Amino acid sequence: MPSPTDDPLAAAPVDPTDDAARIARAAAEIPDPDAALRLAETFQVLADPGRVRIILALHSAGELRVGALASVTGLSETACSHSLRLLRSARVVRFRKVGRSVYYALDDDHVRTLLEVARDHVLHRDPAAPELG
Amino acid sequence: MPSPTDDPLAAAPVDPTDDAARIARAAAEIPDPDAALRLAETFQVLADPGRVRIILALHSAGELRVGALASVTGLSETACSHSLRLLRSARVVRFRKVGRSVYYALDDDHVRTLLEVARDHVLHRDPAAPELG
DNA sequence: GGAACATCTGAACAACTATGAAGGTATCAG
DNA sequence: CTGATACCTTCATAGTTGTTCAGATGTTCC
Repeated sequence: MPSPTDDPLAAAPVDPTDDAARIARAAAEIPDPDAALRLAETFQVLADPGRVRIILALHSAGELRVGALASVTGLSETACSHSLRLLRSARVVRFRKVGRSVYYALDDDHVRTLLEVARDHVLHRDPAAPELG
Repeated sequence: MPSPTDDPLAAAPVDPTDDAARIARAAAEIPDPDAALRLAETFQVLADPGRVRIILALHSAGELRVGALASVTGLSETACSHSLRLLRSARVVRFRKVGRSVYYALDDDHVRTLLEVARDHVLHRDPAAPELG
């Protein structure tokens, strides 16, 4: 983890009584639009129940064929294929071909962490929510 | 962190040579559709460059008025207001009214963590990417 | 070779999302 | 009270997204 001074994502104390200072601080530290776009795109990939189910299935199984993924997640094979292409281009999953089958697996531990933290957020914001798994 | 046996989000070793066992495991452990939906909704909130910029600005400033948020993020005040309503209903931000101003601030440390992990993912998947902040 | 299988691709379409315009509410200054 | 300020809401719309259908690709078996 980088030090707070060179890492805009690290928290730092701010005097809550001085408006102008906070505005200046935020204006100086906010990343360029392109960086915000890339972060948003990362979340966009995970912003679909089908893709979340695919990721969770791969997380449990370690590796699955497209057909198996479809039956486990309840998605059609075509929908699975489209989603997997997106996950592939986002470097969330990797694949290997075996005969006419294609085995997919998670390619990034960050995604597992994102799901765990998101689950904690859901539980925090709605403690009465049904089991998340 | 819960133990692997009662936490589907925790990794566990699987014999990569047995297809049927992995399918059964995934089918048993995958959360119900509603849980996947809630997770996806959480990511959807963060899947917009404007909202990411709002969150990053609040992260740097600690607390900002709507007008200040608009100028810092480059969004219109209307767009800001729309986004803030969404962030509010997702319990990502909280607000307090002071006279005719409304001060917004982050309300959940999970969101900071999500942004940090997403940044790491972006850097991992594209090491040549421009500075993220 | 041909048939069956597993997956991918492209186009069409419905559903959703973000944004801006216009108008509304509440607060403060004079 | 009047006007200005700060923010919110409703509505309409252009753009995006996920799904399905039809067909294409590549593989295995006979």
